[in-house]
Formats: sequence, C-alpha cells, structure tokens
Amino acid sequence: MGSPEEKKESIASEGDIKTTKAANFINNLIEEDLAAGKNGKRVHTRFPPEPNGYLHIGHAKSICLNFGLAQQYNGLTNLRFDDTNPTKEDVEYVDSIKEDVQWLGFKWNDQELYASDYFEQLFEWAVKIIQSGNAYVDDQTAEEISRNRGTVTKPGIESPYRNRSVEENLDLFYRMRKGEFPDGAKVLRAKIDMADNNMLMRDPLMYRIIHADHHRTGDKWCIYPMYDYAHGQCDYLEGITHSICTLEFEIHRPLYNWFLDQIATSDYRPRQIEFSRLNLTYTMMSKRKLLKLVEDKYVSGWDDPRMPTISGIRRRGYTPESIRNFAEMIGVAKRDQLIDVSQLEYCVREDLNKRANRVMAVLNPLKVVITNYPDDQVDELDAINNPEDPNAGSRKIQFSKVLYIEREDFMENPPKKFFRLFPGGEVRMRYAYFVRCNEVIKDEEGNIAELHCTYDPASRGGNSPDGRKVKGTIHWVSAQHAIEAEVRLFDRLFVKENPEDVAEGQSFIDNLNPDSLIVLPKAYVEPSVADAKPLDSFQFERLGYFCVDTDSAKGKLVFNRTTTLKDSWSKIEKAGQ
RNA sequence: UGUCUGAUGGUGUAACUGGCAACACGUCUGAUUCUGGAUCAGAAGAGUCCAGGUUCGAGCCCUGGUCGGACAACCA
Repeated sequence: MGSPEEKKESIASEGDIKTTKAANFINNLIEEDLAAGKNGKRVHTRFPPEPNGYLHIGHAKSICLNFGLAQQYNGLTNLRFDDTNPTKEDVEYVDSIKEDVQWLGFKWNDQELYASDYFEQLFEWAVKIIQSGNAYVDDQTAEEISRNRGTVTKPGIESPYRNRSVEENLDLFYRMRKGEFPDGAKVLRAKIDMADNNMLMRDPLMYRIIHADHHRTGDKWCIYPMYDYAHGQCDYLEGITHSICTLEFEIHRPLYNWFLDQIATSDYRPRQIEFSRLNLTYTMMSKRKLLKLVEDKYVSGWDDPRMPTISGIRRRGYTPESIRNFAEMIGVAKRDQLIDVSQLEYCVREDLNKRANRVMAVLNPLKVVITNYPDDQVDELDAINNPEDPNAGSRKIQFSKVLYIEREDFMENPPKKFFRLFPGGEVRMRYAYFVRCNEVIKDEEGNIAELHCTYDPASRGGNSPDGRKVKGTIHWVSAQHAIEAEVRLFDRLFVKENPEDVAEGQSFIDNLNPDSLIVLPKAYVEPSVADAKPLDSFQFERLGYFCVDTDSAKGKLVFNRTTTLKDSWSKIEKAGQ
C-alpha cells in the first residue's frame, strides 16, 4: 500500500462504465473504517433526494460519488426518497429522479426506497425515545418555540411542557397521530439541551402535525417526522455504512449521532461524511430558484436546455459519460468549489469528438453560384463520417451549381490571418473542390446578396494535381439538396459568473442573459440527417456539437447546440484588434 | 455572535506514518492536418494564507493570527 499509483484502481460496474478513480478524503475515511473492521467491513451508501424538484448537475456529482464509492469497494447503493414533507413533494419529481439516475448509468440496489416506507418504525422508535424520557410533546406555538430557542449568544428557555410525564407524553403523541389536533397545535421534541451552543441540539423537533395527503401514504398519517429524526434512522434501517452529504449538514452530525444512540441495539452505526457541494460559474444551483425560473417562465421548463438540471443537460446533448468524467475530474473535497463551466464543456467536447458523426450545416447562409459549373449537374462526393472513429464509415454528399456557405466565412476586406473566402481568394469546399471568388453581388441596400465563384474541376476531392496549397477549408451545402432545420443556439443563462451578484434591490433574475437562446428558424443541413431521432448528436463541421431536440419531428427538424467547437480563430481575431 | 469547517499555480484536485510540491483543464511554443477541430511534442506558471515554534528536514506537527464558507425553519 505505498505509491500513489497503487491508490488508483480500475473500476468496472454493471454496464460498460469504467473509470479510474483518484483517492479522495472519503476513500481514506472508508479505508480507515474497513481497516478497523467496522460494520462487518461493508460499504453501503445511499443517494437520498427529496422529491421536490428536478435533479441538477450538483446532484450528479453526488450520485457519481455515492454510486462510485460503492462500486469501488464492492458495495451497494440505495436510492431513497426523503419524502417526509408532503406539502412540497410530488410523484412527478420521483419519476424524473429515477430517470435521471438511470440515464447517468447507475443501478440502485433492489427497488427504490422511501423514507415513508419506514413511518411506522419511526413512530415506534419515537415512542421508545419518549419512554426513555428523552422526548416530549410541546404545546408551544411555532413562534414561541422559535423565540424560546434563544440566540447564538443566549441559551434557550426550556419549554413549560418539557417535564410532562412519560404517560402524558405518550398519550398526547398517540392522539397526535390519531388526528385529534390541528396543524401546529403540538410537536414532539427531543429532550437534549436548551443551552447547547449548537442550536440544533436545543430540543429539536421530531414530529409535526400536517394534515396533508402524502404522495405515497395518502391520508394514513397526519404527523410527519423531521429530516433530522428520519434521516439517520432510515440509514440505520437500511444498513447504510457511509452516509455522504454536503457540508451544510455538518452541524447536524451531532444530532444524527444522538438519535442513532437512542435506538441502536448493536455496535453498527452509519457514519455521516460531508463534502463540499458543486458550484458552477454562470450557473444557478438552488432548487428553489430553479423552480422560480420554471414557474415564472423564464425558461421553457425543468428540461430547458439552458437549465443545469440533468434533464436539461440531457436535452442539450450532454452524454452520461461526459458528466461522469466531469464528476471525476472536479474531485471531492471539503473546501468550497467554484468550477468554471468551460470545464464541463470540455468534457462533452472530449466525449462527442469520439462519438458524434460529422455533418455539414450552414447556420447563416450566403448564396454561392459556381459560374463555371454546368446547370443541371450533380456531383456525389465521399465524406468521412468521423475521422476519430474508422468504424463510422463514410457517406455521399452532393455538390451542385448553387451552394450555401456560412456568411462569416466570407469577408470583403479580410484582416491578415483570415484564410477563408474573400474577393480574389481561393478556398477548399470541404470534400469537394477549390473555389475562387470572382464577384460580390449586392442588393440595393448594399448588403452582400450572393457570391459568384468559379471552381477548379481538377481539384475534385479537395486536392489539386498542381500541388498548390489552399489554407482554408470551409463547409457548405448544396442549395437544391439541403434540408431546412430550426437551430437553437444556447448560451449561458446568466451574464454574471455569480448569478447572485446583484445590486441593492435586484435579484438573480436581473442577471439573466437576454441572449441565452437564439433561434435560427431556417438553417440548412445536409440531407443525410433527415431521419435523425431526438437526442442524436452530430458535429456540424467547424461549428460545434448539435443534438436533435425533443421538439423535433419528421420533416421539421430542430437542433440544439450542445456546445461550440474550440475556436482559436476568435482568439486570433480578438488579439488583432 | 456561537458552532463547525476550510485555505496548495488562472481553475479544480494530489502529495502514504514529516523527505526535491504532482496530475488534469487553461495558457504559450512548435509539428501535423481537407474541420482555425482533433492529435503529437515541448514550455511557462505555485514554494503551499500570515507570524512564530519543533525538527537535519514542515504543505503535512505545535502556538497565535488573517481571510473564506456552512449552519442557527413545525425545509431537506
């Protein structure tokens, strides 16, 4: 067990997921536990979302961590819905969460589990804690409880109901369950210490009365356990060994352990370990605020391709592999992390570069007439589908007299290092011919309407027998063969690196990027993509990666830009200014 | 304010019981290329928040600061 190399190991899982994990501090803790022989040397983790919203990229990090760790130590991972608050939760979210976890490529142990499955056991344990004198029913109002909890500098005041007899507490608790009291009339509290410096330990609530239907238990219950009381006990019931959560729960750990000590009957204990949550530049990660974006229609829904939700990212064209690699790359630690979104973009590019077939598309068309090309002739040329993948094969593309090229691939007065088309200049039409621009045709307003060019028949396939060099190669489509498609260009949703960075009286809404979505209703793509299915990814040569949107239909293709290609020209262009 | 917690190149993570600070991305060169993409080769860039201490030797240990973050709901 010496060198760092030995600490890396290859992990294989159910599917074809294979990653190399670098050790992180959680690995070290787990290995300590294993070495100490704790919990029968098992590793069993869980991913415990509350079904009150869609999962986002931050959850993806947590999913990869929890499932990844289990795979690494030959353990298991449970998917458990933390559904203890019926007023906020919904099956819509349950379904989306399951889909997202599966899509990411992970398989949870057995069936999905629910905190609500354990309500009866949780109730019984609460009775036990009351019987041991460590919990009581409090009649104070929410407002009184909050006031009497004290402040960070002042200890709290004990509730006048704190010393009720066990019998009275039991009686009241059973009656709470029966529904004899209205919402808020009573709560069950743990009897710990109203003077504890950690305010969570000042007699925390265990149960509150909520007369609301639960998405799974219906109207069976009108009292619901609080997170702190439910979470650790659920871990205990499921035999979880390592309960991994984010940093904000650190302060809950003493309470997590306190509750466990009340009910444990053996040495077995789940261990809570906290890591820092993911923050991304130009990205909002708060579920509450994402919900606002959806509800107030700033985006088209939870799966809007600009959303950092897993469903949004999926629709945008990201692959599960790219997200897993991203999670691996950013690592796990306890210091706050703010990752540059470009890191995420790098991960999709890297993945899509290997798997996406190349295709030509023209987003902002400029008409090109090849004056010396016969009117009715059509030339079929070979084009390689993916130079990174020999198995991807090749296809035929059509060349004819009238073409479209990208408007920005032509400049009337080009700067020095511009090696695309300009008056008198020659470029290569990818996979086709050398083409020279002879004449620029303008409309009455002086806008460039079309280009008149000539081609060199000897350069068929892209090389000239005379060996002359043409530096620029541009993409194109044949006007009569191309099919129309809608293309949606996405950009970051916020203009500020930190969307929360706002002036007095403003909110993150003010930082929304007005240009985060640009729709090109009439772009041209080569006919080979006509039958593409939603979520199929392509590289539009020289432009970026695009995937077919779920709004797409036969004859009415819609593409989402996943991300652009790395663009060193724009850097040169900027430097030249 | 209290508690908890963290601080290592531009960013993110490493550095086993102290032993020349490593890796990835980014940046910059150069090669190659029918995608200004990809690929390949190479370089620059931190002396580890600060001040003391222990030690032959400190990013790791000790003391005292500084700065950042989290939490302080009948949410999770």
